[in-house]
Amino acid sequence: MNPKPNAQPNQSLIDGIATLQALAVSPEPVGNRELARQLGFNPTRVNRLLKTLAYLGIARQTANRKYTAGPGMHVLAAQSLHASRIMQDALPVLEELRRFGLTIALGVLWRDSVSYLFHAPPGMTTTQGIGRIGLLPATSSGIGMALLAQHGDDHIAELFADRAIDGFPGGLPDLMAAIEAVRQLGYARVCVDPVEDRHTVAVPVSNLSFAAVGMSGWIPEQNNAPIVEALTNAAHRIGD
Amino acid sequence: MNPKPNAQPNQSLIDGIATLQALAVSPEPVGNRELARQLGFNPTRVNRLLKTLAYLGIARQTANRKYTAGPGMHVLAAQSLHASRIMQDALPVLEELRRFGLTIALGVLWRDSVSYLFHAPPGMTTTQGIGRIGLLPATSSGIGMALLAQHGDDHIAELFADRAIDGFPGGLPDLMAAIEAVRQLGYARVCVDPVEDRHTVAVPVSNLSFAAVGMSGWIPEQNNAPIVEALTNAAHRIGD
DNA sequence: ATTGGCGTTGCAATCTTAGCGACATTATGG
DNA sequence: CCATAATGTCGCTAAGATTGCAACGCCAAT
Repeated sequence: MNPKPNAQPNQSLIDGIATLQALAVSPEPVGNRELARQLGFNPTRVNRLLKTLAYLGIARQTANRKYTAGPGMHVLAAQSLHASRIMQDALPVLEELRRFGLTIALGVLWRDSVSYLFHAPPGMTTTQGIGRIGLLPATSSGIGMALLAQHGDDHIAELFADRAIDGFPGGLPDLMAAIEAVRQLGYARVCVDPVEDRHTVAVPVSNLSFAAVGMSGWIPEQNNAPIVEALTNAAHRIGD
Repeated sequence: MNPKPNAQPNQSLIDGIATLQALAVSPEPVGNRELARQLGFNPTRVNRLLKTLAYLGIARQTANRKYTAGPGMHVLAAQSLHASRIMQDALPVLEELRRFGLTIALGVLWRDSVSYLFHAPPGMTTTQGIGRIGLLPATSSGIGMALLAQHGDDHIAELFADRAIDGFPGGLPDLMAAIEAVRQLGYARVCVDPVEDRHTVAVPVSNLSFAAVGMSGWIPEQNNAPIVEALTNAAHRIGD
């Protein structure tokens, strides 16, 4: 995330990739006007970007003219997965964490949401945990909070300005206080299910990287320290 | 792969994604001029596209100003992996194939090369086989031949015009004959190591999709039929 | 020193893109 | 069954983003 743009940043590429990502995280086929509303773009522009992605095979039109992932998405997945060596680096480490009998997760931050590379409750085989979950609001996820805390206050304020924030009925000030607490601790601990007393503990993989590891389940306070230590250790081994 | 472009295809997006893919499959950091030669683009253009990708975090500049995958590549991997449900669909099926004691692979075609989503020799754990191998020439790979055979002769001729073809010293006519043989059979069988008598057998996952499954190792003729049947069965189950 | 490569950028001409408006099509609701 | 509103799509022209030459500074090898 280079903060300053270059001489002539290519806006078409920026918006095109934003469109591609919005398409990828959409749980079901979407039309261009809906996607345009999500992205704040002109519908005509989104339509043309989607049609270009369709021409490349990355998008595909369904029977009712909406857009979904196309076969080219496989190619992109293969290439980006290999280029970001994250799976090869992380999977052996994640496998070891499973002995805790908790849900293990590896996720990345995208805008105000978390995409999961891996998410497996106890009992599920490791291979089944891959690419299973698409998007969750960052503010209600341990991984999301751990990653948000790495960004500056201004960036967070911009992301969540003037709207309801998932998990924080009090709005932005509440979120900011929680973020500050995460920064102090060096890890995130959030309650994901008050009735069953389930928590998530998460630590970022490396400074200013997009990824974080987390464990989720019944984690009483006295178990917190060893779990944080195991996660920190895992995060360093995944490294980068 | 929509054969006809739309009203106003966005060339910046097309070239930008080509640049992104070329960056992703590059085994080591590359500079803009080298990438430009690979892609047949203007170096200035590639430089600006790379800088835009760097601004997005997808690319990153090394100390000597070359470009590599950046942290944003993790995000792209997570999103495209989830959107293309291929891993979730394929991994359980691939896991079953491993009982044959051969190398199991799942790959996609990109231009004249194969990117592997999964590639595991016997003995390797399933999770270790994920995203391990980047690129191999399509013409020397069973999966590559199976996928190439799905394209038209003109497309293949265009890909391999006026250059040496890996695995086919005789050039294009030899390749075309081999492709035609694959089409007749409905699967690819190629010799990948003459001295150890190792072969690869591969079948496409679904018509005109980019993916194919393959098995590799010592496969004598009399074992061919059951392996082809197992692969065909697997391909249908992976489906799409 | 010199040469040739590299990444990078300024600049002006150019050609792509933006977005209105229009069209056909498809729900949705009287 | 007709309104009404929403959708996907495209032609058109002004507006402006992009192109690529040329040039710069840098580095490595000669």
